[in-house]
Amino acid sequence: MTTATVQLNERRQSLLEFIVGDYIQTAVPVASQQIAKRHRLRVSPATIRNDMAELEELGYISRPHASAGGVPADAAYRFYVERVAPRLRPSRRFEARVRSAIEPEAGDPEGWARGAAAVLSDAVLNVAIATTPRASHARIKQLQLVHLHDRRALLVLVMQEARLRQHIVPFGEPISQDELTGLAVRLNATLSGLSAADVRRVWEPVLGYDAVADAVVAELTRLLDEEEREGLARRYTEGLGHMLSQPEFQSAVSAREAVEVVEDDSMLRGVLSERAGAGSVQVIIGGESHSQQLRRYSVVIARYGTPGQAMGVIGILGPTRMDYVRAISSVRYLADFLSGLVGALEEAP
Amino acid sequence: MTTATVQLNERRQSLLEFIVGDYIQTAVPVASQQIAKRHRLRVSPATIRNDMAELEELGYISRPHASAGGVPADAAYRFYVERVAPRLRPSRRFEARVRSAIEPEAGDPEGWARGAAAVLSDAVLNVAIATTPRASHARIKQLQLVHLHDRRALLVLVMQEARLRQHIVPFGEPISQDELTGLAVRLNATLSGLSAADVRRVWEPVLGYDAVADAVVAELTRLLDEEEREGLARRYTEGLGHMLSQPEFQSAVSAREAVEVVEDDSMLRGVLSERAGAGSVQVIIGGESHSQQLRRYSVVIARYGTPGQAMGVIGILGPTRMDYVRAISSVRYLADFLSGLVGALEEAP
DNA sequence: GATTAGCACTCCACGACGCCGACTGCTAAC
DNA sequence: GTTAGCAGTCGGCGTCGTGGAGTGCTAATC
Repeated sequence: MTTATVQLNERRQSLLEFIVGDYIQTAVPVASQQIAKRHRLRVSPATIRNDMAELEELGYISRPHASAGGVPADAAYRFYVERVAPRLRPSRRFEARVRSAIEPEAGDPEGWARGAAAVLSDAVLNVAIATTPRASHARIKQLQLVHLHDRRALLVLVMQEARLRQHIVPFGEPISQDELTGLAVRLNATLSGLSAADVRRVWEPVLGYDAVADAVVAELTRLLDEEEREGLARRYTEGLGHMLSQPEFQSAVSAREAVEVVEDDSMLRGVLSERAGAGSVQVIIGGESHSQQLRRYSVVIARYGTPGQAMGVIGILGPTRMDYVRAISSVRYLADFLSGLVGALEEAP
Repeated sequence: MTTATVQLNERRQSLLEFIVGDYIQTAVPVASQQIAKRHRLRVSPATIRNDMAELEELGYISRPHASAGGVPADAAYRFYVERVAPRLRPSRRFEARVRSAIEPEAGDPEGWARGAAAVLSDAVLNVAIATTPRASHARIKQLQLVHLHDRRALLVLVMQEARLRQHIVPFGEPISQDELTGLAVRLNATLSGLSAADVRRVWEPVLGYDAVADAVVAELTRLLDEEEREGLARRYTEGLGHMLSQPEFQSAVSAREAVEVVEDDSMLRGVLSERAGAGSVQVIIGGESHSQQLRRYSVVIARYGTPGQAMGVIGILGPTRMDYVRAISSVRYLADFLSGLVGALEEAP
């Protein structure tokens, strides 16, 4: 039971829900008469005013100025999210769009993430963010060596969840494609399925016998290390235009601030990595992020992927006055959908 | 010889250069007194006013209102670009930044494009755009098959310029990694270096003998076709925040318009693909794009890559009042730099 | 003929003022 | 606990007036 359900009787709870809902729709401070009219309440505006005074007292709403209507505070959004959460289900339309925008057959997690960000942003009319799944323990699945010049080859590394990395490897001696192919086959036989640490351990005894193989293995372990270490995987953001059409960004300064929030990796990184805990959808409202720059924004995110192996993040960033109903249901649906796709990339047990 | 050098005597030409230069710096309509003061001209403001009246007559400058200073028209920027173009050379600082931001050893054209967009945008303080090189005739270099499930494999395709594509291939029968590896080796031996059309021709005689190989080849040719057909390759844009800090985007509407220009692929696609002709840097100023939405923007772009084989685009988008000196020199330097990197990815002849 | 000083005129930016209307808080009655 | 009535508050908006930057024009000068 939340604080709000203790503090407020049933009428005040639905009143608060109405206030938040109306404000999300209109972006205008909601007045007592408006509520009475829109929702056919059996009480007069005067009563509503009394209740609103109480809600203000408790910190659920605030007023831009003395004789203005109420606008929801963070606490009100929190209450709202928890109250409406059980009723959330994405629309059929949205589900259909997801299915048509994301190609399961591609087997390309980057493409999926891009597509997911695009549909999500269009649905919620705010900024959508999606990252590709990142392995907590990177393991090699297979490698490939492509001849470029006499003394250089391209190393292509396939990891779990079909993640690809590429890097050039220089050699001290000339080498042909045939030799490279042979080497790749041998290395695949020995190293497939191993982590960076495993590779080092397995390779240690034979280190120094074959300079070319040593060079490849060195690069290989470096890439695996990097994959594990690097914060978030590649990030796709979409729909800044949608967000800037929202009335809170009508002033030029707020618009530029918004662009900075979206462009600057550092701001969102904290929220994305820390918060995205287990399974379900997380909602971080305004000041709950403990970040000054995100004070006026809310984030709705979920992790997706194969638990314990590789997880990505998908979510929405918008003003605190965002359509939480749509955001939460859409994010949840997409996360489940993507998890299904990523799971199918792993070998069956 | 340009129209301007015919129409204007030397003093008016340098006057026009000063007006454009000052306006680019200050974004404020330039007044006759200001010019006289800043540039130590040997003539009085009154004379400058007479000359400016002439420049207005000829369409080089216009005035926001009757008693205001002059702001350059497209024609003035065109004149300016041609007049200062010979003197352009990027700063040492910029060259150093490019070298530290882009890792040649990575052998990863996508990473290079991202890095190039980032440095370029920071240098010019406007939106930078970079695309990865796209082959006009896609050829397979090598392929790889990675076992996923019993009946599904991941096809990884390496093309020229180290471009990678991936896609899942489903099979009618179970198949092991060993069989896949063998198949990949055989296919590489036969198909390496071929285009989609070549692959079809070579494969035709043996079609129908091996369902698994047929499936792989079908997917392979589809990917090659797609690579050739699809308009621009992946595009990276960077620095929207920089651009929105420019004074022309202080009003909220203009800011949102700018975001739409950047987010909407279709607007820039025309300019990027059509215009980027041979070798050197192209400058498209305001209305020269013949696009209503781009009327107030200029684009400075260059192609890079290996001519006739694979070309990408790098450039700057900003208000017509952009620092052309910096933009042109930076874009030119980066295009040359990237061309060098991409060229090194090809086998030596 | 080109250049320049002087001057009247134009127009924007900006702050002050005042009014309208929406909405609240309070009081007193139900 | 609920409601009607009413005085009071405050933002939004259009009007007005002023100061100042900058021009165009005219007439004198080189």
